[in-house]
Amino acid sequence: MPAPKLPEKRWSIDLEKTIQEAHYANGELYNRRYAFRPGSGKELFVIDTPPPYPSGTWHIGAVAQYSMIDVIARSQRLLGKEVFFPWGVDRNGINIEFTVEKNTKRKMKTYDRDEFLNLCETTIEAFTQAMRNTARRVGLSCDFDREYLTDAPDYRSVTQSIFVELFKKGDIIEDLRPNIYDPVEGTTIADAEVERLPRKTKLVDVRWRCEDGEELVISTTRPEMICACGVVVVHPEDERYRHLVGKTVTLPLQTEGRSTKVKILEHPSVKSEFGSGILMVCSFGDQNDVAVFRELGLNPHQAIDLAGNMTDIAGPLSGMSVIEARKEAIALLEQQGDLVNVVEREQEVPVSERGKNPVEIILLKEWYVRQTHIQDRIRELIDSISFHPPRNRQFLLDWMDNISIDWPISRRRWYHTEIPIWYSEDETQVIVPPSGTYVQPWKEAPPEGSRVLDRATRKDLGSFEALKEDLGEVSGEEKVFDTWMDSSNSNLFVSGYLNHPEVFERAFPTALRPQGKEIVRTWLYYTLLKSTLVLDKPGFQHVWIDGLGMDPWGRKMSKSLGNGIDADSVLECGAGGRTGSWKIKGPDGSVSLRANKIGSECFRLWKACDAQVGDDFQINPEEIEKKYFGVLTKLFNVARFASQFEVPKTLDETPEGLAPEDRWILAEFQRTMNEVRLGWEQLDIYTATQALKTFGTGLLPSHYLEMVKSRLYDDDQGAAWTLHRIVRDFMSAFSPVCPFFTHHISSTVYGTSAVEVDAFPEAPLPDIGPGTAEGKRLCDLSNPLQEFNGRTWGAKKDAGLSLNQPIGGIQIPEELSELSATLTRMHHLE
RNA sequence: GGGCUCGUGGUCUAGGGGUUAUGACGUCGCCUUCACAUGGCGAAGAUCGCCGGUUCAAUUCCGGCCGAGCCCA
Repeated sequence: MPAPKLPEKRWSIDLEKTIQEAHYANGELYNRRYAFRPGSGKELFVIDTPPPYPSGTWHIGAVAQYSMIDVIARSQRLLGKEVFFPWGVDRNGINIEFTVEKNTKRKMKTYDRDEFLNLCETTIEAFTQAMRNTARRVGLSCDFDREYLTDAPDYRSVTQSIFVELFKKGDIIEDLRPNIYDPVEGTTIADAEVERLPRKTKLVDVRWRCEDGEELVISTTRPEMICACGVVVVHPEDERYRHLVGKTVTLPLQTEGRSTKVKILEHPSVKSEFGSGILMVCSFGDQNDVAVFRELGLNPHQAIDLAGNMTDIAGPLSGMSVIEARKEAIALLEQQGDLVNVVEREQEVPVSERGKNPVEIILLKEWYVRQTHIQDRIRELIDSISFHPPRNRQFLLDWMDNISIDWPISRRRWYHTEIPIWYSEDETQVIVPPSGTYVQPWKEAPPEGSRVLDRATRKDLGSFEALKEDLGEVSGEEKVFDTWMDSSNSNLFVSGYLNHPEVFERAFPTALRPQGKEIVRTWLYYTLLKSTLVLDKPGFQHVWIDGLGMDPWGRKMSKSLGNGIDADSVLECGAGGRTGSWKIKGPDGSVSLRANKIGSECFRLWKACDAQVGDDFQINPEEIEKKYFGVLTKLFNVARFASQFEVPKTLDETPEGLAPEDRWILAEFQRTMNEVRLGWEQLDIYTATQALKTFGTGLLPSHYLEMVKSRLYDDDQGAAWTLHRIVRDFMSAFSPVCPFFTHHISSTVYGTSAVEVDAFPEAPLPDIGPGTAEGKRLCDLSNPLQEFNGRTWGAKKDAGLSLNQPIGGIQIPEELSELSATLTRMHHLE
């Protein structure tokens, strides 16, 4: 008997690391396996991978999700598709600006803009490298040579070109609208950057007078905003104030350049139990004010300027800071005798996340993508997209139901894509660059090929070169885009939009958008919005939405909770004798978790068969190891056992005269493989992996192997052929989940790598395939067979016999009569 | 506070209007068994979150509540 071709006694993390390093070291071989070759003639399958944002560590939940995207990429290759699995890195945004500010203890706007951008780029590059390493450690088969960075000119030029196109079409507009603004940092900020802090504030009751002399009391924490009051409202069901509705009241403080009277109306947003139950609505004290102004169609007043000071309309308060103005307003009201009462109270004040500065809502001229007019069309288009799991489509539809305003896309930050536009001296004309050019208007003049448009009508007036003289001094836009403006064309970019039109034609709608459910309302929605506005097409064929990685108790992992688990330590756990240990905070104090070996193969196997896509999943390294490392060991040993028998030369030709047990296991195998193929086709990782695991750790080793052992030792060709055919094809079908594991086994035993297989293995015996009567009959033997084997093993145990000792008095059931010869030999029945 | 999703043995999970509710891990008992003790065999363990409704029948469908999560206020 020859020695096993697999010399290692078991699968190990060190073996995994060696194989993995070799896998990535040979660039030519790597590209032959995984690079995108649009000219191959195969059907294209482009994946719009989520470009991770480098911030130091990569969240283990995101890495787990990413490894499943890799499973999809590899399974589609296995099904014969030409897969583009791009590797992109999202590097634009406020995070890296904050990191640089923190590292250098200097605020962005104290820097020269170019100098600051260079600092950001250097800093993010270091983080990016760490991410590239983790990507390889978890086994991603991305086309790393085509790495794209969202802060690189080729990516940013696509964002800018789309902006110009949509601007020309009228889908992007400029407007003066309320925005959240941090007066200390001097920038608009996103909703996501606002947090609430409890502060002590004074709630003052102020006396107002109606035209007819009736007095009423309004409670407010912001008396300085009286000058921006547009309307006074009461709740429609508040009996106390019904008679006031329709009357006019006079502002209790002096103002400048506006009417001193406002109407009293009703509005359901009023909290009747708060203060007096009458509300003054100012532009803009808070988000509710914004909503009421919009609903009632009122004209806002600008009470606060960009420096955070009161404007002229504040009359005696103008020029003061908001805080000073508030004190002065209270003093003035007291002098007038209109201050009825003052109470100190705790209030949640919205502040900017970083500076903890109270934010103001002020009117600013910003850029917007129009979206409310196109919702119905987006809905129509997304009808044709398959969602995985289907129920997660609802996240998107629900979000779309809530959309009532346009998308503000301009920011007063720096490390983002610039808004590509210049203004003529009189501001009536604008200059936009030609498609495909990346521009930085804050420091550059319009490039050759730029066009001049009328700012209001967007009519093309001619080329910049021709009209240059008439434009006066041209000034470049200083603002930049919201980062979602970049992220929302990732699918267009990876599918070849603008850069590779011949690929784009075949690749769009992009085959797959895989992502987490927490960014459905941003990344997914904005992408679909863009696809609709730019191309009037659905952005994707499939959208695959996974849940979030949670801690072992089902809580979100966060720095503040202290329950984070580092992805690299899980993947490296076991390598070079490293033991994984994690001290994390559980609900009842600190908990220590330990694992001796995990690595990429075990980690991927766990994620593939422990949770259905779309559900949140708990990450417990101890459990990952306990539940799944044994599966790898089992499968490895099956292959190792098989590898001691010579591989038949004609593995692809089914021999004649297979024994009944060979036909039985092949029928079961074909049934399994059919389920696996369907799973891969339907992006159903869970079902495919479960089917493989169940077969590979159950029927195959425990029953078939035991039945044919003696035949194998006797050099039976049919048994050897059956076992090798199954092991080889099993490794191919399993390679998407555990690429290095299956690569090692298949290339060692069969001389061909499972990761290079580009057609799903064919069934060796179609006449006993799933759906055939004979196939069903053979599979129906499995239950009685397992029962019989179990019973016989049990009987030996009860009789105190070892398994290779003979036993008498055991009857083989009638239904298993065709297997009686092999069962008699297997159990040594007398 | 609002919308949505989820809630199955200690843990994770399958399933689905109808005979004893799937599997895995863990636990317990037994077994060195010649590929694998990182193994094998067996046992215990679930009123399918709670309360109502529809139905001949509900864990499965509907409503409410409670709990968890996401997103938004």
